[in-house]
Amino acid sequence: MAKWKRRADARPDELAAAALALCAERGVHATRVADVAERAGVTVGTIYRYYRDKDELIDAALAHSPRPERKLPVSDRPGATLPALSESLRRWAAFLQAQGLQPLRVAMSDPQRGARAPRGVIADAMREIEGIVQSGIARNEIRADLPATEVARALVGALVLDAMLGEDAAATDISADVLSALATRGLRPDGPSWRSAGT
Amino acid sequence: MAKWKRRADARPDELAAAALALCAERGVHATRVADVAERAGVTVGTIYRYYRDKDELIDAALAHSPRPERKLPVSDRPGATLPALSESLRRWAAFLQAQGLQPLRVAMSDPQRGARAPRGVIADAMREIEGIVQSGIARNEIRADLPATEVARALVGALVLDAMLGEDAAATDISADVLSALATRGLRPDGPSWRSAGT
DNA sequence: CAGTTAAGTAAGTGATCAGTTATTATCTCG
DNA sequence: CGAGATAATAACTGATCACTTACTTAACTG
Repeated sequence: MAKWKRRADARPDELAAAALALCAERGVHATRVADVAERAGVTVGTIYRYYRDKDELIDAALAHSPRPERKLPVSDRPGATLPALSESLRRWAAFLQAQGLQPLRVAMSDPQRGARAPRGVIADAMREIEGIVQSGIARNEIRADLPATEVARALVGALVLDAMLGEDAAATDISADVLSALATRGLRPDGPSWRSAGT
Repeated sequence: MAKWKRRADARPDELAAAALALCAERGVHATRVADVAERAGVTVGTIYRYYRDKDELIDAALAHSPRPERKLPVSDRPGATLPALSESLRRWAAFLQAQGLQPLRVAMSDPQRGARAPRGVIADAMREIEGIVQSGIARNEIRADLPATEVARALVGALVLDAMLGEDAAATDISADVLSALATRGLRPDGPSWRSAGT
């Protein structure tokens, strides 16, 4: 029975995944290359067969970090904008809660890299939300006097902090609901309750 | 003329401040004790006269991190809630932009510490906003069906991400305006514009 | 203004860790 | 099946860095 296996094709991704997980939880500098190796069931030397140095390994980890499955397109039916926004918020909240923050955590644990690294997930989320808001404005289902970019940034910011502080998944779910109610109807006391009116 | 000065009372804070600034910008682990010493115009040994080890220095830096000047109390006049909320958001935005994120950056650069460290600024901001929302609910100026805690978290989240990605101060100012408009009136197209109706 | 206290310095020191090297074990293919 | 070729290992190495130690110098005090 073999002591170890040659798996030249599978290794790189496994190593990157191990690095991502460890760095997200301990920070880049507190993560030893040997730790990554151990988690991947391998020794240090192996890592250096696939990556020039630790830096390149981390870059790969960030590059291969998970992206959410693609968004549903916004329906053309009148009145579809706000429900679509809610749905999008809920999906992003779930994704961030589950795993989406890993690359962000890694980037924040090493500001030098964070500066040169792309904002990945956050940028994706903001793009999607901004798109929905803009289409809503075009169809007169969202007030036109707020800049879509800022709105998207605010909403995504809320999602991100929520996931960061995030306790359990249930709490995140509620937050997403509250956030979409907040966004669609604001804080003013008039108007229907957020529970009664639509997903 | 003296080569150096004895300043036993001023040193500890200076050292903590230097550590905070450097760690916020480079991350805790990328910041060398010697760097902190140099920025404080001192040599390494001096640091160890005041702090047992690097860890204690960083803890002190976090503990001494700046807090905003105290909030104005919310007026009792009817209709004062929403303007107070706007004002609060704008103040926190400005503070976070200027310096308030330093401790957060430090904490995020070292997740081990971040876990045991208090959330400081963020908690403060959330407490204040939540208080305003609750008093608004009590006076029927804010809809009662949204949990104040979640609302506060969402708003603060937006502020924080904004400051994190934050370009210049002007942008932050706009964001705070947009956020408060979003919060008070929501995205629905009816109702007055955010520019025309009250600070 | 000595003489003592303590703040500061400068030059180590040992441990840790990224990256290497020499070697061994597993595949691949004629 | 056996002979490269190469994936993986185990043991090293040199640099870096947190922390120390021995000494220097500024300030206080009777």
